[in-house]
Amino acid sequence: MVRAPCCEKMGLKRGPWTPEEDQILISYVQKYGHSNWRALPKQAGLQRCGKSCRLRWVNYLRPDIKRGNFSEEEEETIIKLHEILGNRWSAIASRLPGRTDNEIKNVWHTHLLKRLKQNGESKSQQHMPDCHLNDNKLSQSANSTIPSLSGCKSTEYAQMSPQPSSSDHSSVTDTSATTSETNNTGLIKVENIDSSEIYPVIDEDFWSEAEMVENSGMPTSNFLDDSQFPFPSPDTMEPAGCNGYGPKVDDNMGFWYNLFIKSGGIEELPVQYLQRYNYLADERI
DNA sequence: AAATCATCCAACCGCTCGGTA
DNA sequence: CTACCGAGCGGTTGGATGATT
Repeated sequence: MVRAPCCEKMGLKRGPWTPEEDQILISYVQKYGHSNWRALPKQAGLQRCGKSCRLRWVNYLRPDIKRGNFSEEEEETIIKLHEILGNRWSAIASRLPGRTDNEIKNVWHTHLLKRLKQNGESKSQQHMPDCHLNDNKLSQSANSTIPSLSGCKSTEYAQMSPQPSSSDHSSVTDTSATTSETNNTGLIKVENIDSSEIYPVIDEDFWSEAEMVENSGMPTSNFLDDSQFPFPSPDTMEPAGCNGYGPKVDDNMGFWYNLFIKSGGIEELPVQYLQRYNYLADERI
């Protein structure tokens, strides 16, 4: 399908915005709103395309924009969310009030990535391709796969002992072979899991979401008390964007998305959830 | 002081998706 | 069902600025 250009480039200004243009745009949006970006510049008397106006408004002129440097807390949040969401900047931005996707993207590339590398902390990058839960682009492409967090295939699910031992995690079976750590709450460090040791052959009928919570060893209150988390409750989680780029809650994977958020990211994911995730992931391949 | 290099970030580009005629 | 439009997304670019030589 041949698409018309997003804007008529002839005669339209590009490049940095002047204070006068900013003022015109602000006044117009405050007065009439921005129901139609394409028509807006003409109606407002701006020699810009609608796309440019929208970008300027969303990334710079919006009244709720928080300017200035990112706090340590914000940076940590970005790092954590990036582990979970990958490069879905708008989804990350939706968790950081006052910050734009563009801003977060810039901070990530200019500061955080550098910092992680300096710390020898390439974890985020290593995880990146493996943790794009509900990545619509992936799920919609012909050769889409929901990546396995541990890299293990469904055929590799091995029997898991009720209390996984942390003593034998160093065995290497394949490229996905990793090590793991557990704590007394049933949470597991997903960083390096030897999948062949940890994942049992799953009887599909065994698992239901309720049973998973019950069997996870994780205090159920963690899933019920939203006040502990700076995120919406799973039941109210909405896609960040109408075009499907947001953390879409679809079939079972929405549950996993929310679970990852609630459990503090993949590093604190209960092993039972992880194996169930991988099981579902393989089902969708 | 001038030249060069590195960094930052606003803005642009191409693409996808939902809505609609 | 198809074609198209408009909005929004992530990736990339390029000018401005600061640091270094």
